[in-house]
Order: sequence, then structure tokens, then C-alpha cells
Amino acid sequence: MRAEFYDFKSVEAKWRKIWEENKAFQTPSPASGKKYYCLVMFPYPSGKIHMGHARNYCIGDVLARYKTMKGFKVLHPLGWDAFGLPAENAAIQNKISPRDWTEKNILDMREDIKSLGISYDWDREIATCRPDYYKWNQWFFIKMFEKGLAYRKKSSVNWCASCQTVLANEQVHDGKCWRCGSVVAQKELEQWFYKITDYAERLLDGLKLLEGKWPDEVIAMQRNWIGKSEGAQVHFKTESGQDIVVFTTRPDTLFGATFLVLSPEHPLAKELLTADHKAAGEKYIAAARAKSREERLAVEKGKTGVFTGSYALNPVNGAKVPVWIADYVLSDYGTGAIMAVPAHDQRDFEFALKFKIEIIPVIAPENPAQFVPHDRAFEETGVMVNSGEFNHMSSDEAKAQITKKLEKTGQAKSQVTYRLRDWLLSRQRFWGTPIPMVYCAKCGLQPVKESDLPVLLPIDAPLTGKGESPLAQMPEFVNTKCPKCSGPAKRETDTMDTFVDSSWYFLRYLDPKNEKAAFDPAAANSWMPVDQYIGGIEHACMHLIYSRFFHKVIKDLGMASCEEPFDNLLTQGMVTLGGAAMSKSKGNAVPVEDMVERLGADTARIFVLFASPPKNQLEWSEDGVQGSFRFLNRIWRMSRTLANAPAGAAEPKASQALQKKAHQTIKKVDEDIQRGFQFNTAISALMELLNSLSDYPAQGDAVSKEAFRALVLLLFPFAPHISSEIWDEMGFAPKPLSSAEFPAYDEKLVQETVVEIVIQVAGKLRAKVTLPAGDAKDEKKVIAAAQKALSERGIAVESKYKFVPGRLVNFIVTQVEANKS
RNA sequence: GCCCUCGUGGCGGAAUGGCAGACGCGCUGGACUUAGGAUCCAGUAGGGAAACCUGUAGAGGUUCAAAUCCUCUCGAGGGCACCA
Repeated sequence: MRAEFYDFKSVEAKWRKIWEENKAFQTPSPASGKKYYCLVMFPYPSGKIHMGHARNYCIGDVLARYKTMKGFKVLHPLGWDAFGLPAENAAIQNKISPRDWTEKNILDMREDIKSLGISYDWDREIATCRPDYYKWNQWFFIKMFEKGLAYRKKSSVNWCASCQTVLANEQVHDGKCWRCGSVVAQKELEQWFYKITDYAERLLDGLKLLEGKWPDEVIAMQRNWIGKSEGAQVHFKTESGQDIVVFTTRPDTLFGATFLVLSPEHPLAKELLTADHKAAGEKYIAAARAKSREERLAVEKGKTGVFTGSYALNPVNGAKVPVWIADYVLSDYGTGAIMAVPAHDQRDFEFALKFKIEIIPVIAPENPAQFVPHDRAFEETGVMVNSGEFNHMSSDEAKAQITKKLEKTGQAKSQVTYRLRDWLLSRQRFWGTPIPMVYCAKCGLQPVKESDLPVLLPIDAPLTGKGESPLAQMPEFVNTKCPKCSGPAKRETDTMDTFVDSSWYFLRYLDPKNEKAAFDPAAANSWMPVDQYIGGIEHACMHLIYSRFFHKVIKDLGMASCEEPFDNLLTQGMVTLGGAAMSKSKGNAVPVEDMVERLGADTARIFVLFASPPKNQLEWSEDGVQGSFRFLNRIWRMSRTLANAPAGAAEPKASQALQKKAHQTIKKVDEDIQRGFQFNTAISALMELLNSLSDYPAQGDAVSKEAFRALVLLLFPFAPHISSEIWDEMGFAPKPLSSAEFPAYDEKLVQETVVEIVIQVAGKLRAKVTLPAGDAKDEKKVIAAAQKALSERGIAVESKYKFVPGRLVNFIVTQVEANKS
């Protein structure tokens, strides 16, 4: 005999078709009622989707469907982050155009996602590689150019030899390319930047608004990345009159500054070399420049450096201090020069030790008994010593006082420094948004006129992957007219970082077909901010910083009103198989297509939602998937049983208990979804209700059908196909299920009528008594019952106790042996 | 070194400061049977014959009561890092 399973294939196909025909997921107008914008990070169309991606969409879908049932006007869109290097690489390999490759993948993946029954409003689908989208990337670029937020600069930049393009700082992880993992080199190039550093403070401030709504982890990562330091700029004059400006967070240690260090790239580094030190100094500078960033930053190699022969004067006491050059000082942080305080900074200490420079302690510990090590720097705060008029002051106080004193003579000023660097956005690749700028010999750098946008990406370009912008090889693209003088001019041939595309796509969903503007600000005002954003944590310091920046610029352009674009963030864990993140390239991906074919979309959905809370990593388990399939089959069989059973009646006790369980389940599922996306426990509550129904003696009576109705209704956001089918077959109302509201529960029915009171003695469980709910709150009755129960077990207790109404009683004092004999 | 998150059965994981281990997986035994990757029933933290005892990484503390709060230690994962 073959086992009977429910026919998920035809059920799922049937309901997908019905939803599609009825446009069941069309976005309602947000004007009337509470809105809910549910957003998942949109995918890169790389091929087929696997369960790792799918988990993301399932989580979002539960929320979207739940909020719809709760009466919210829900926006739940999806699109394609469709520009990027993989398309170009695939094109080179397979002799297919990046556009065709990408569009084909979109087609396949859209089908995969639809097969999961995710409630997306496909009318709002966008793809960033299409001109109607990237036109607005260009428009924003010009706006930012006009505001001075897009600029060109020659500097040392990250270069990935494998991807043959430059990278932004955020895209270098551990010295390696975020995409391909190759070691990143430094190159001196002129490139386009977005001035994200202008927004450093606002990006930091905004994080305060997100506390408690974004994971602490992500907030901490962004804070670290922005890296704010408060301190002072201090001016040191050299003997020959040059001004060396240093940045320090410890102005209180100024009296202990016994030398200065310039980075090898510092503009004064060569100038300050005296005749005696010229040769050695220039050799050192050249050697430092030749080193890779990795080599330079390697701490293990120890400190190296060279004396310039010059001296500067410490502004606080006129002491003559030597000026050194060393590569442990970074050229692109602070001022590229430091005052070195070997007594109170470990790096300076090591340097001073090696080059035999004077070490003067200027901070003593607050508590004189505290041990001060002599083999390393004392980096804590304390009491000022060897610091003239500031002696005996606390170092914290001196920080402010010394800065204040020097400020009067213009020798210092308070200064805030950030670690964040400007966003390098140009790329030497083809499959991206052309940067809408023109170089005219006469008029210089000119933005393309808005009326001439978009600057179209040509259909085909000679793709070699050899590291020159492919667009530069196309004279028909390059040669153009100057927007200002109409003379011959040349176009910019670099394209934009694809992170530009994803920095504002959530706004385009609001008004995806607008040809006059990126979006209507009115739409932004009614839908923004995104109420719930869902995606992977790997974007904490890339996409999630860029898009926050972009949104603030957009707000400043008057096109949006909220400060932060994403009100709540959920970072879902990875799906792993054999401990490694699922991926096509690792060969451990479970394709959605296979799952849907083999066990159905609902089973796949239930498994990823039940096996683990969304934040956790989720290890794929075939056994677990089978368990989810089993659960759905049990529900299916229950629907048959209930439909076919003769209507009878159970004894009131049993039916009341079942009714209670149903109401408790409604409450629990409702709370679990709202309270931190506890989909796993919500589903386990549904399993419990099903278990209760299985044990119920009068299956088929009104109470059991009502309980089952609630079960199907609650199951709908998680497994929409099977619940829709059962709903129909059982003749439940209203129809269709997708129009039903989330069930309400009766608080009276949720409350237990009898309560088990826990009886503790000195905090340990000793007995339990079951009492009617009313009695369980009555102190006298509970104590009497408790003492009786204890004495039956041979335990006598003194009268001191702690009573928690309806819950427990804890006898506090000594347990006395009763007359056991 | 700094910052963040987290340590609970064989596994995934449950527990408004109030019965630790819900629910599921796996496993063990049984039932049914045209042997099946179906379904149903019972059991499943450790120790003990049992009453009981011990258990949430470890050590302290707060509390009538701690997996949960506080301090320290150890361990895991992640981010930043010669950032002055």
C-alpha cells in the first residue's frame, strides 16, 4: 500500500494561478489606514535561487501576509540588483551579452520565487540595469556633483587585479576583495568619490534613532566603521618656521611629546630633510611607497623610521623635539603627522626604545599604589606630573585645559576625526551605470544636461576583462559634444559602483514607472520609512551605510522627509549545508526548484521558518524537511477526518479544553510574530494545537471544527497554499482565505480555569496542587492547600512564605522533619 | 588591543526573574501490515531499585526564588585595528 500524501503539486499550482489571476498581491493605497512597508534585500540575478536566498523571502512573506491580515496596507515589492561583475564575466566566458545573461536569469529566478508563493506585487518589479532605472542614478550623480558631493581626486586607491577595477574601502575585507577574495593592491589613480564623510556625524547620530530597532551588532559595526575620535589639532613650529599640524586624542600628554613623526607621504617629509639626512630619508620614503598596504600595516615587522635632522618646538613648553619619518603613521588619517608620547602610547614607546629617544612620563596613576609597568606605555588616565602649571590636575581635566590654553594663541583647536573615508564610486567595468560627465578641452569637466539623460550604456562593448574601461574602446560612445560649448568633447568611460544602484531602490518601488522623476516625493512621504528591512549582516558596512547616506542626501534634496530609511532591521542568519553557507560555487546549494518539485513550497517554507529563529544560522536537514512535510500531511488528514466524521458532541470538559487551547494558540502566534519574529515558536504552537485536535474525542463536532478553522487561519501566513485549499474544502468563511482577517481571541477563554500551584520549600520544588483559578489567587486557600500537600508528604514548614498569586508559594525558612515515624 | 553577540539534552531549539528542556528531529521499544522513506502508541537530560539527588561553560554575588540580573574567569563567533 502506498502512503497517501496530500497532492501538494496540484494544490500549489492551483492557488498560484488564482492569486495571479486575482492580482491578490496588488499594493493597496496607503492613504486610508496604517501602512506597512516590508522590504527584503533584492537579489543579484545570478542564476537559480537556492534555499539560502529563499529563507529571506519566506521571512518577509510571513510578515507581509500577517500584517495584511491585521488590516495594514502592505507594500511588499521585489526587484533585481542587476548590474555587476558576474554578468560581465559570464559574458566573456560564454559569448553572451551581459544584458541577455541577466534578463534570462531574472526570468528564471522570478519563476523560482513565484513558485514559493511569496506575496510580491510584481507590478512594481524593477531591474537596476534598465535605462528607466539607471537614468536616475545619473540624475542623482549630477545633483550630488552640483552640491559638491561628487568629486574627482587623485589618490592611492584599492585595486583588485582579478576584478580589474578599483574598490571602495568598504569593499575591502581583511585586505581582500569582497567579491572575489583576491589580495587588494594600492594604486595611484584619479577617481570619482561621493563625499560620504560630510555625513559622518549624521550617520552616527542616526544610529541613536535605530537603537533597539536594529541589531546591536550592526549598530556597533557601523560605529566602528565610522570611527569617531575626539581630540585636538596641535601646531608645532619647526626651527625653520614650517608649521607641522598633528592630531591627538590625548592633549593631556603634550608635555610628554618628545618627538614628532610624519608619514612618508607627508608634504613636509622631504622638505625637512637636512643635508646630512637627505639621502637616508629619501631612500626610506621611496621604500615605504613601494610597499603594499599590507606590508606597511604588518605590525609584526616592528617599527622602522628615519630622522629628518630637523627639530620642532613643543608649543606647551618650548622644548626642542626631533622630527622623524615613519610608516607607522598613516598619511590618510588625521593630519598624517603625530606628536609621539612614548610614556603613554605603546607604539611611540616601541619607537622611542628602538631609536633611543627620551621618554618622559607625564601621567601618574590616580591611586599611587597602582603598579606602573616600565616595559611598556601607561595608557590610562590619571594625575598630571612633569606638566608645569597642570601638575596635580586629573588628566581628563587637563585634556580640556591644555587645549583651551593653546587655543588662545592659535596653537591648537578641538578637532573631531573620523575613520570613514569617502566612497570611491567609479569602476573600470562595463556592466554598470555610465557616469554622466563630459570632458571638454575648453570648458573642463561638465555634467551631462538633465534633458539628455540617460546616458545609455551601449548594447555591446568589446569585453576583455583586461582592466581598461570597456567603454573607452568605443569611439562612438566616447566622442560627444560639450554640454556647455557644443565643441568636441569626451565622455567619462568609467561606470558606477553597483552599490549606488542599491542605495535608493527602495524609493523607486514606491513609484516604479515614473518617467519624470526618480519617484514622487508624495509617494515617499506616504510609504517611508521602510517598516521592516530584512537581509544579511554582510551588508552592515556596505549597503546599509551607503543607503543611509544616500537617503540623507535625498532628504536634503527635499525629496523625502524621514531621517532614516529603514526603521527596523532584521539580519537573518545564513542557511548552511555541512556547516558552510549554501552557494552554487561550493556545490552545496539546495535549489528551490528541487524542493518545490519534491515536497512542495509549503514544506520548504515551514522548514526554514520552524527549524531556527530567523536571526540564527540554519543548518539544512533533510530529516527536518521531512518533519515539516509530515506536519502538513497531518493537517491535511485532520481536515479529512473532521469533514467526514459524523457530527457528535464531546463532554463539556474536553470541548472547553480544546476551545481554550485554540484561543491560547491565537494569542501565542500573534505575540510570537510581533515579538521578535519568533516564527519557530509560532509554528510549534500550531503543532500543539494539532496535537490537541488529534487527542480530541469528538472530532467533527462544532468545537473541533472551530478550533481547526483557527489553525488553518493561523497557518496561512506560513503555508499559504495548503491552508487556502483546506479552507475551501472545509467550506470556511470568508472566501477566499487571503481576504480573512487575523483571528481574534477571547481573553476570558485564554485564562486557565484551573491552575497548578507550585509549592517550593527554600526555593526547591516539593509539591504541586491544582486549584480553581479563583482559589489560586486566594492566599489563605493556597497556603492551606499547600500545607496539606506538604504534610501528606511528611514535610512540615514554618509559617514564613512568599506567595505569588496564581503561580506559586515558596516557604522560606527551615524545613523541619515532621513526625515521620 | 578595542567593540558587539553568544555559551541550555545526541541535534535544531523552548522557557513576562517563578515547575529547565515546549515543539520538532533523531533514537529505543511496541502496534498495524500486501515490508513502508507510511501511520499510530509508549519512552527518551544525567545518576539511582526507589523516595530522591544533580544539572543551563566555570567561580562569586543580588533575590524568598537566577538559564535569565550584576562582577570576574574560560570558551565560541563576528566587526575594527600601528586610526595617534
